[in-house]
Amino acid sequence: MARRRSPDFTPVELEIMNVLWESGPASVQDVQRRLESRRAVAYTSVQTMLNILVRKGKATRTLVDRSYRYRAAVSREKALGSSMRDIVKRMFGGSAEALVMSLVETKQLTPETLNRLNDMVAKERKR
Amino acid sequence: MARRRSPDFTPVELEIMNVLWESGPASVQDVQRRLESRRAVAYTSVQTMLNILVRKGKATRTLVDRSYRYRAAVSREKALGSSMRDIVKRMFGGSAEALVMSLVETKQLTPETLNRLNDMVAKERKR
DNA sequence: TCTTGTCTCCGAACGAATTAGGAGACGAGC
DNA sequence: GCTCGTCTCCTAATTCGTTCGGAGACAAGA
Repeated sequence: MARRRSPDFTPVELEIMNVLWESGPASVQDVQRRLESRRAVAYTSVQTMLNILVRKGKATRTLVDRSYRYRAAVSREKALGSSMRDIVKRMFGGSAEALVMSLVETKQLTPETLNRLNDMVAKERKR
Repeated sequence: MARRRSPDFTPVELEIMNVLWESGPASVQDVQRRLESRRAVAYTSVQTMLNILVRKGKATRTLVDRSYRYRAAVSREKALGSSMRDIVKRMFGGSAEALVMSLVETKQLTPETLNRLNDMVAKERKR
């Protein structure tokens, strides 16, 4: 028997979604160029991943001229929110609070920044 | 070609590590029983995963009587911290701040809780 | 027309993740 | 001694994630 597939994004899928979120509609070439600045990856590999994303409903594509333009079908906010929900559940027993504390304890989030965030949210909330 | 293996925990590995972190030294049976309350899983499957964790250095085992007792070799804090570091980098471009904002925006973390966390951290910091 | 450059589609290849079965060892109880 | 239950080790099977190569289509330029 084998594993059940994860509901959210795999590492490479996420990498590509980030390009789509940042660049808007992009051709395979566009995406490849953006990725290439970080690491080498074949044109067809990018294409395969893009098509998988389309098959999974995470992206759409439209034929323009002779090639496709791909664009994200889910918003970055929704996608990240749902991924985080999964992570919070799996790693912190559903407690987002525990997650934030973990960030502070491992020095990924300073008390100052936390304080600034708190102010920002509180202000936003007054409106 | 294939994918590079992830540095952190896979879903099932994490599930088992959680048992080890919570229960301390445990036999295969112990772990199986703890998992079984959530889902059915064969004795040998648990054993395989435990041995993989040992091979990866994430757990150790010692022979007691006629069976092995497994225990976590890395602390929960360290493991979660390192996993979160990876996630922050991959999903939020390295900004833990953006992650927290995402939690608030998707209503996984309320402003009240954030405020409480902030107070707690600030108090802790004074000492 | 022939060559070249892009694209798309199809599917091979291979590792990693996950699940589990079978064989063998060994002590306890009949 | 024989059977049973429990454990360990080894290996198969299956799916997913990821990376590409090859074939075919088609337009533009020599």
